[in-house]
Amino acid sequence: MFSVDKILLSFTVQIMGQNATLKKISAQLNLSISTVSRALKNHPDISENTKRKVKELAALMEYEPNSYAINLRTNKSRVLGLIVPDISNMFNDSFIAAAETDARKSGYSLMILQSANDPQQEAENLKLCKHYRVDGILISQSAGSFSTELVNKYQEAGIPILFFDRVPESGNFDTVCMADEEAATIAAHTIITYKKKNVLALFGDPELSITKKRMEAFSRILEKHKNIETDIRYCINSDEAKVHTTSALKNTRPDHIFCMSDEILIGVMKALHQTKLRIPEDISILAMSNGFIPGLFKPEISYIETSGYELGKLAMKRMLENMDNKSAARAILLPARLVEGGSL
Amino acid sequence: MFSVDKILLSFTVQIMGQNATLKKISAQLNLSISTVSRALKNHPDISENTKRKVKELAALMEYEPNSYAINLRTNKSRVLGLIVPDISNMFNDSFIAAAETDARKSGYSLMILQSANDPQQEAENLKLCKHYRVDGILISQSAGSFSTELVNKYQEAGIPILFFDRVPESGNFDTVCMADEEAATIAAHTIITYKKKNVLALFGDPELSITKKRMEAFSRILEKHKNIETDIRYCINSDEAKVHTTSALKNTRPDHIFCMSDEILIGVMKALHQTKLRIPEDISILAMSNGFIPGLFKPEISYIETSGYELGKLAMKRMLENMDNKSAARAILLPARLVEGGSL
DNA sequence: ATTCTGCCTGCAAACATTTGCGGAAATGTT
DNA sequence: AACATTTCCGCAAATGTTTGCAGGCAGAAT
Repeated sequence: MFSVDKILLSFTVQIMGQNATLKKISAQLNLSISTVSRALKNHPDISENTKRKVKELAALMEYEPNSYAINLRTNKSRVLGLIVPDISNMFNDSFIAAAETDARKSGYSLMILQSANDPQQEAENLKLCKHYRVDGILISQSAGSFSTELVNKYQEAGIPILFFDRVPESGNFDTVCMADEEAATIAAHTIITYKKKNVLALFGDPELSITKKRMEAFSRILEKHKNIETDIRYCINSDEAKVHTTSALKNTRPDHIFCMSDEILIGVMKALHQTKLRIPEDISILAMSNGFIPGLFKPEISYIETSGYELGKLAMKRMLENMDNKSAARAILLPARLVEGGSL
Repeated sequence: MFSVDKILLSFTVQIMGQNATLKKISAQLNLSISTVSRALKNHPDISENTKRKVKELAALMEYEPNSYAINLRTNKSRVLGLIVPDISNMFNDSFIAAAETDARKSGYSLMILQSANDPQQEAENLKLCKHYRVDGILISQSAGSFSTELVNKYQEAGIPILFFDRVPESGNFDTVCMADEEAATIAAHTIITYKKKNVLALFGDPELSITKKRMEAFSRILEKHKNIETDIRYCINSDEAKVHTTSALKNTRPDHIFCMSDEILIGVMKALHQTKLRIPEDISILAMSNGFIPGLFKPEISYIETSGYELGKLAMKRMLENMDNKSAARAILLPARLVEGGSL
């Protein structure tokens, strides 16, 4: 009789195709939906015998709970939204990689949205997150972002939101980012230590708080040293950095170039490649980076480490904590350190 | 009376907090849920007057349809799963960036999962996609993947699945990848054209079909030229490429190095940086790449273009087509071309 | 024989939405 | 005035799951 059962079952299973539900299982076994549900959840009310039968059939039918239904009931999705200006960026991609790895360990998945450095699209992305009803949002702002009001509203609505890397300048938000002041301070002191006299300092988009923080800390130190000439310029991309470098090399003839980011470093190196200048004999370089790009050059470029990977881990840890019990907003900093290549 | 209404409304809205539903709207207006639903959808059965009232209140309450409920009803989520061995990879991140951009244009979002080059985790990721009930899956296989059976099952269950870049060697699947044979053939012919005599050719993980395809086409051409010495080696990462290069430079003294990927190119360049060899005078280089890494060196490295960005666009286009009306499995190739830097 | 346990199971509501069907009221037609 | 038509709206079922409550039934205790 048992074998007949099995044959019948497998037959019916084939008929039913791929989408097992509690209802279908219950129909097969002449049980109610609730009993099947409880059986699968090892509820003490259900006899061992029933549990066994239910579980067997469920396995046979490859039953999988319908997440849509569960989401609807629980009002949760176990999905986190991740908003970045751009995915294909040395920093962001390692951040995402780390975040995804740690999210999955806690049973969360990542929904990724790019803002293309467009404030409009950033706002749309936030709305998309709301629409998908994600359980939390990690966001790195675009330059010119105006979405802090939206963020405020969503936070009040109970969606945990965490800013990383590119964080708002003001407001009571949870943030995780590099210790920008510290990093810039280290950079400035390094330049002083190496007795540089004529520094070209290239920073990123001046609208970003990350740029402001780094620039202010950097120049605060160097201003005190009157014997050091400092030329600060802003470049919103690699090409601008290259142009600025080329023009500076013609005019002020710096003996050192500081690059706030990988992107800028790349532009600088492309400009230097068009000259005969030797590093570090004729000109020295210091960057802020996760270390990947600096390692490609000869000599390897010295850099202040800003690890997207580490930041990703830190941010996800904080986010997951916040999901459980929401604590007060906090600004977390990832300490910086100097990694010496051969460019100083 | 109207203003009183409004005041009452705004008061109640505040009470109700952030989660407007059809039911709550209908309660406010003494209408049925169905009427409200239809009003918001401009159903002709509903009077203009009612529609106006409903829409006003919905806007006021910031009503947003509950996607969980809609997913449950429609059995769709407008989310696509994207499985890659690793996100932080020059190729994959530009692929993802392009795919995300084009997906959003069609109203889809991307759920990203990393397999960490672990077949086990790749299988888990597929199951996760099933669990989340994504509308489609884009996947780049890990080395040693065993999940084609799973893919088969899911496809039969009606989930469109598309392989990209790292595709299975056999089976009736939808694939989008580089024209690997063509690219490798171009590489081989280029080497012949430049009259190289002693070639070190470095390939990636020999378990991957992408490696096999490239290697076979490459050596098929070069085998015909008896006067060209070809040393083929496999390296699963940058460091191995560096080691192989260093050892080859000591022994066989190649006059050319071919690199199957960016990762390998990086290892090669690190090895070369430790020598006095000049490019291209002492040794020439040819790589396969999207062009970003080759552009960082001096001279810029010549490469056969493999654009993650283009591939992402192509793959998403194919996937979206497939969502509408499933056509027969097809293998799509992205044509290759040589981009000359100064390393030949 | 009756009541009391404890064990097992099912009913029904809830989550939010969509939609076929039917019904009431208002308007138009003869 | 009787009937047909149009306009507007609500009921209820369906999607799949979870869970408080209640009920049936067995055996045990009185």
